[in-house]
Amino acid sequence: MPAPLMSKPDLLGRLMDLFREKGFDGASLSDISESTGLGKSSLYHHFPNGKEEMGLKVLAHLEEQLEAALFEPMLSSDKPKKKLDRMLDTIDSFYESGKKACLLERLCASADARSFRRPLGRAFSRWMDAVETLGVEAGLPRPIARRRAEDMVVRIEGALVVCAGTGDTGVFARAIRDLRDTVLAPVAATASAKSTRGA
Amino acid sequence: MPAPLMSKPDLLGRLMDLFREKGFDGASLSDISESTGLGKSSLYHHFPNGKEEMGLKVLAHLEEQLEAALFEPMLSSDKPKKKLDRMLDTIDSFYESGKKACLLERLCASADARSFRRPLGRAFSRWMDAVETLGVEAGLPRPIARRRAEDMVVRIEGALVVCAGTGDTGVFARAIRDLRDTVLAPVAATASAKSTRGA
DNA sequence: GTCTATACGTGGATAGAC
DNA sequence: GTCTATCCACGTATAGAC
Repeated sequence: MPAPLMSKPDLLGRLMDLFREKGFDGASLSDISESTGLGKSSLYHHFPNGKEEMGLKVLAHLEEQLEAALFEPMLSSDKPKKKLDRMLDTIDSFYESGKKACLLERLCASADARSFRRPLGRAFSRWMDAVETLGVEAGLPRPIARRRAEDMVVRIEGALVVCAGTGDTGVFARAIRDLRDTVLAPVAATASAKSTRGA
Repeated sequence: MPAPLMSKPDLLGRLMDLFREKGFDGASLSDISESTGLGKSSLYHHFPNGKEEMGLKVLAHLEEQLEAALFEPMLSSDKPKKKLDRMLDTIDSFYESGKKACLLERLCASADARSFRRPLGRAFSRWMDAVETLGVEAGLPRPIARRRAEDMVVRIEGALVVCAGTGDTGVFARAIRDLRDTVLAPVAATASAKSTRGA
């Protein structure tokens, strides 16, 4: 029996890159075979249920990375603002400043998104939970922290879509920059002083 | 020669619905044939260059709708805030409060997004231009109006992605509600009074 | 302008040797 | 655990009649 050509994490990493680049539907088994260096049969050895299982395993793999990237930094004793900055740095590098797509979005848009719905919902929730926790730690009332967390994820996903559509990665850069100032910003005392975003 | 079964605008409307529902890659010619009631050969009569041409024509059709939906309301003599509200009402109904996906996003994510890049960029730009114009009319400095317009489109696209991923259409509702208050909000005098968004 | 029938590639998936 | 060879369904696209 030949030795493995690639470790499981490496394999999942390749798959994630490919799915992000071509989309889940857009990545054919031939593409996958080529980019991993494994024959189709080998792929079915690792993922007996075929392509759908690849999607699920890659998604699970991403969830682990999310834990590491979003929750671990929060265990430090740094100030919340510092943690937020590190989180956004990680995100910025993960998406290569807007040049690479989001796996979650690609799976949402796939033909059999049904199979991915549960883990997708979990991943989005976990992500927002992490940011919400950070907001609470920074002194925000929980409902507001939740709202801000949701808004952060929304704006990152949206910026990636608009970047892809316009080719202007400045959109992503501006979104990230803005989030650094707004996510943990204290709630203004007066309701009349509306947002300064855009300045 | 048999009479046409469907007018061109109707046909394009069906195609748009289908692409939004299943994605551009996810909608096969068989799907298209079934949902339009036309045989494959008839489809090639209308779109000699095949599926790609369908995408382009549907995109052009959407651009016309954008003009009507975004620019026409602006010709009225209503206050900017009122126009913004009407614009957001239109958007809310077009996306059925977050239940339906965005054609632009589906085309961005398609395998041959390359062919759609130019018109996609144009469509996003036109959309932002309309909102920017409204902001300027409302008294915002142009750079800020531009920034707000970009943010609006980003948040709508992002909200649609997160809705699709979590199944929670509340995300879209909250985004729209928030945009009503923030897009045209006057720029706060002091830089110290940060965003109140999330309240 | 629509149809039926068909061509041809490629998609996902499997069998079985090594 | 990997390979070669192969299967079948479905994808896009075309031919030609009415």
